[in-house]
Amino acid sequence: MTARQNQSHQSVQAELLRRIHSGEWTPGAFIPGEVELAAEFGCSRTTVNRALRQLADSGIVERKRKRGTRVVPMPIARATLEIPIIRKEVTDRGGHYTHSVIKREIRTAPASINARLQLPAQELLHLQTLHLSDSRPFMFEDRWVNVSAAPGVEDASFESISPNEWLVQEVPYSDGDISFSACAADDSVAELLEIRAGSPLFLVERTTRLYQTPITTLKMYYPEGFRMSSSL
Amino acid sequence: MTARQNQSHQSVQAELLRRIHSGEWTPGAFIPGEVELAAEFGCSRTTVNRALRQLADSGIVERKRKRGTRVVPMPIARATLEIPIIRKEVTDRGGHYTHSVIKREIRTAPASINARLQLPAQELLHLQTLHLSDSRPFMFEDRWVNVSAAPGVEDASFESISPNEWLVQEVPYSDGDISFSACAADDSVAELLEIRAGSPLFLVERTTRLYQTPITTLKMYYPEGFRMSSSL
DNA sequence: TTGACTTTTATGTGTATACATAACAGCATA
DNA sequence: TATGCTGTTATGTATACACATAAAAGTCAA
Repeated sequence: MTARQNQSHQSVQAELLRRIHSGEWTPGAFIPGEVELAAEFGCSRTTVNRALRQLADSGIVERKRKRGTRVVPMPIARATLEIPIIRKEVTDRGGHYTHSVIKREIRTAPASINARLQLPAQELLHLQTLHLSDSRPFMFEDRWVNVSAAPGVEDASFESISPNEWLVQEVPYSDGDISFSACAADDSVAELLEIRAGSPLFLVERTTRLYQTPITTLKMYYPEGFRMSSSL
Repeated sequence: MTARQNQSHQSVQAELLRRIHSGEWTPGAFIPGEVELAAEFGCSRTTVNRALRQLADSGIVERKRKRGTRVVPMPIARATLEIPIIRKEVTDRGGHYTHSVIKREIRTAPASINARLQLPAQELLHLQTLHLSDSRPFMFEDRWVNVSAAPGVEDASFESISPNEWLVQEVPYSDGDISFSACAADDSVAELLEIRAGSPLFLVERTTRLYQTPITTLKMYYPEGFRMSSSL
């Protein structure tokens, strides 16, 4: 109970983490209140509060008013994936990035796409883009764009800048969802990616919105060998 | 420039976000300093600071001392994946969870495993577990455990509790890394998962450590159809 | 022009204080 | 017994203030 001075929220957080990792505070156990910890560490409650808040943000502890703070009973690992624009993904891996738009048409979208965008049946811009690293296929992108939510997209030239990057720069989004899975390459995708039909693909599906308004939904097909990494 | 009173950091953050999304502040542009914003919003600098800090944490803005705060020039989407223990993954999807340990032996690990664990060649515990949902294969897990870092693992019975869950409960970890990719099922995995050899699999590779000490590394093979979802 | 200083500035962080609010416990009343 | 009204308590948040610190900009002498 040695009261130290000038504890930073970082050192407090580190000590709290140590106690959790050492098993001193086990999953499910309630930990002392902010006031008590502040007294023990010889710092203000504000500092302890910030440390605990950050631990709660990262899912290590749970906090509830009046109840107190406890170590999360059944730990759920969280991995934060950073998903840059494709060009950056390629150049970060040391490749030379190019792209080519395979298909660009305005047509009535299939029901599955309207469902993904939560839109009534209507005309959407359908774009298919092949992204290349050092002239070799890197990823195939199949995208549908809600034209009315992306003004200018019909007139945009996607020669020097890919649809991916154009949208990121021109049409900000506020939220969306993303999912990852594996699938087999069908004939057309296999041909574009220059792999055998049936080969495993890493599939990323993504839909973005700007305050309720659906903007775009897309599937990105990465050939075998592609990895998405993160730390825990 | 109407100075409002009692702005919460949340409302300040919402307004800052609105300006970014509306294009009022474009990617790469510097935004006013904390003092100026505090004056505009009629709140203290502390409140603006917190709002900006949270935006920085979520990757919306970049902050540097003296330089100021600016909207991230090339936005990087971040997806936070929550990775629960397998049993929860199965029950959350409405399945009845069971598991069966296929292999359990102590042997000298292959070089690739030692490399993943950053350990010199030594004896490790090799565990293979099949996880089932409603008696049908859900995921196959191939795991190596650093016995000296997981006391008691040699004596643990993995009948009622899977190695996955045993380790999570008994051996806390402080950090690790995880990667996601797609691969084709080889003969033995295909047989266990009751799918055709060559079928696409969703592969999660994970290594955990406790303060530098490697604990375990594993590969988890999910058959086609499995999805990992998150919001942006 | 260069390099070693000082100043300025915006963010980073800690403290003391105050009040808000959710949730629980206990008591009182119908 | 059910219901409503207290407190009480722990976290949540806003404020004013102070000082730390990184980095840019300016100053000045060799």
